[in-house]
Amino acid sequence: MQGTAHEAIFMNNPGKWILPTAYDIFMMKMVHVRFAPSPTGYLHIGAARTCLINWLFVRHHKGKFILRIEDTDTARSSDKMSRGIIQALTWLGLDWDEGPIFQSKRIEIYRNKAEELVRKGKAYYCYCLPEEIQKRKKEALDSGKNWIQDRRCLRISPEEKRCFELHKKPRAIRFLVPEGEINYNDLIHGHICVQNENIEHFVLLRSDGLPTYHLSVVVDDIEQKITHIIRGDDHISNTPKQILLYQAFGVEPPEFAHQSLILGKDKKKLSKRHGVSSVLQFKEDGYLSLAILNFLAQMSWSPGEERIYSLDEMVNRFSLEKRAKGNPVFDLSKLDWLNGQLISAMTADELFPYVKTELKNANLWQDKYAKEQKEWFFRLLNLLKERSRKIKEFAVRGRPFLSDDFEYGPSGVEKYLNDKRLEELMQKLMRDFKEMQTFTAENIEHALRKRAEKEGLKAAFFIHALRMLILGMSVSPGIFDVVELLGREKTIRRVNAYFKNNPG
RNA sequence: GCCCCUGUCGUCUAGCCUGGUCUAGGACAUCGCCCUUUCAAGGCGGCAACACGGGUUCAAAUCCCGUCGGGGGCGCCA
Repeated sequence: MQGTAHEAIFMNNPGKWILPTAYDIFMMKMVHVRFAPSPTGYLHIGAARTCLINWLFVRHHKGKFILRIEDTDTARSSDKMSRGIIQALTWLGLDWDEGPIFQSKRIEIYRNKAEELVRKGKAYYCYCLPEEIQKRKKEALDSGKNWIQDRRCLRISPEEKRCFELHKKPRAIRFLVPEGEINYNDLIHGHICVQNENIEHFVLLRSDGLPTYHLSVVVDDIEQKITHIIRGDDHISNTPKQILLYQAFGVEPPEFAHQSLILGKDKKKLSKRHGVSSVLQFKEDGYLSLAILNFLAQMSWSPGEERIYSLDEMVNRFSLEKRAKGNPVFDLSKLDWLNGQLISAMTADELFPYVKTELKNANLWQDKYAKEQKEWFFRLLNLLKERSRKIKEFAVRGRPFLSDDFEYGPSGVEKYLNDKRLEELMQKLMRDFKEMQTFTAENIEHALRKRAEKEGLKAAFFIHALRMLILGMSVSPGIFDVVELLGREKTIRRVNAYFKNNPG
C-alpha cells in the first residue's frame, strides 16, 4: 500500500491509485529521509554531496531529516570523527530535525532482530571462521568458479552443530537468501533487477555480537520510518540484500535513489588518495559554504542558468528525476570561479566576518577595523573583493594596507624600480601630492598624469613604480584608489623609506 | 572471473522519455581581441563533443541490438 501510493505521488503514475485512509495520506505525505555517515573519517566532499541531495529532497517535500551516525564498526569509529562530521554539516548549513542517533547505542536491538530472523528460519548460524571462508573463496576463484557463498553451515549435521555449540565455537548469523529475483524501481536509474542466486548469504550479526551494516541500516530505516533512501551508486548492489531484509521483516521497502559517484581525475571513485580534503579543509582554504554547496549540487544536476543559487532556490528547483546518471569528475576550477563570483557579489558587511577570521590567522587583525576604522576597512574590502577568488587572498592582497611588514616582489622591483632617475622623479611626484588640497583618487590621478606630461614620460611609468613602492607588488586594485585609501602620509613615507633603504 | 550501473566539448552539463526546430546549446577552463594602469572583472570572438558498429525510420544524439570504454560491488567495512 505504502509503496504503491508513493509511486503514485512521486513517480507521477496516477494509474496506480488506490484509496488511502486519512492516516495513510498523512504518512504518505510525510517524507522521512536520513543521512547516515560512518565516523571512520572526516566528512569528505562526496559524503557532503550525498547529504546535500538528501537535504534538498527533504526540504523540497517538507519532510523530516534524520541524522544517524553509523558507528557499529567500533574499531574504526571515533567520537572525534562524529564531532567533526557534525561541525562540517553545521558549517555547510545542512540542518536536521532528529538525531544524531548513534547506532552503537542500539546494539541490543539489532541483535534481537537477527535472532528473530533465525527463529523464523530466515537466517542461520554460521560457524565458519572468516579466514576459512576466505580460503575457500580463493580456491573457488582460482579454479575458475564463480564464488557466491558455499552455505556450508546451512547443511551441517545436528551432531556437528551440537559439537560446535558445546565448544562454544564463535558463530555469526547469516541471512538465508531465498530463490527468486529482486526488482525495484530506482528513482534515478529506473528499473533494476537482480537474480537472487547472485546474492551471497551475507552476515547480519558478527560473531562478536555486533551487527553488520545491512542489518542495522534496515532495522533503523524501518524504525525511523524512512520513506526515501538516497545514497551513492556504490550502494546499488547492496539494495537487493536490504530489500530482502525488508521482506523478511514483513515491511514494505522504501523508495531508493542512487546517485552518481564523484570521480577523481584518474576516473576512480574520489577518495583521500586524490588529496581531496575534508569539507572543513575547504573552509580552511578560503571557500564559502554556499560556493561548495552550488558546486556539489551542480554535479549531475542543472538547476537552470549558470550562476550561484541560494539554498532556498535550490530547494525549490530540486528534483531527483532531473539528475544525470553519469559519474562526474572532480575539477576545482569551477569551484574557484563560483567562489570568486560569490565574493564579488557580497557586500563588505557580509564579507567582514570571514575576512576578520582570515586576518586573525595571518596576524593582521586589529580591533580598530571593527570600530573607528570600520568605514576605511570596508572600503578596502570593496576594493579587494573584485579580484579575489578565495577568502585567503584578502590576507595576502590586503597585507600592505594593514601592516608595514611586507616584502617587495623581486621581479616587480627589477621591472619597475630600476630607472636611474626614479628617486628624483618620485620626489617631484611626492611634492605634488603634498601640495594637493584634498587627497582624492581623482586629484591623485590628475596630479600624476600632469607630472608625467611635464617630465615627458608615460603615466604608466609613475603608476607601476608607485604601485611597487607603496605595496611591494605589481598587482593591485586601481592605483589611484589604492593611494587614496592608503593615505597621503603613508604613501609619502613609504616612498621615502624605500629610497632610504635602497640608496642608488 | 561474476553481478549491477553508466557513456554528449579538456571539465560540469542542456537536449534523450514525447525521433525532425541539433550544421548539438550553455558554463568553467583555454586561446585571441576590446577596455585599461597592473591583475582581476566586464564585453566580443575562436578552439572543442553525440564512444563504435549494426538495425528501425522519409528522418536518430534521441528508439532497438551488439561491441568497446568507464565506474561500482562481490568483507564477520559502512
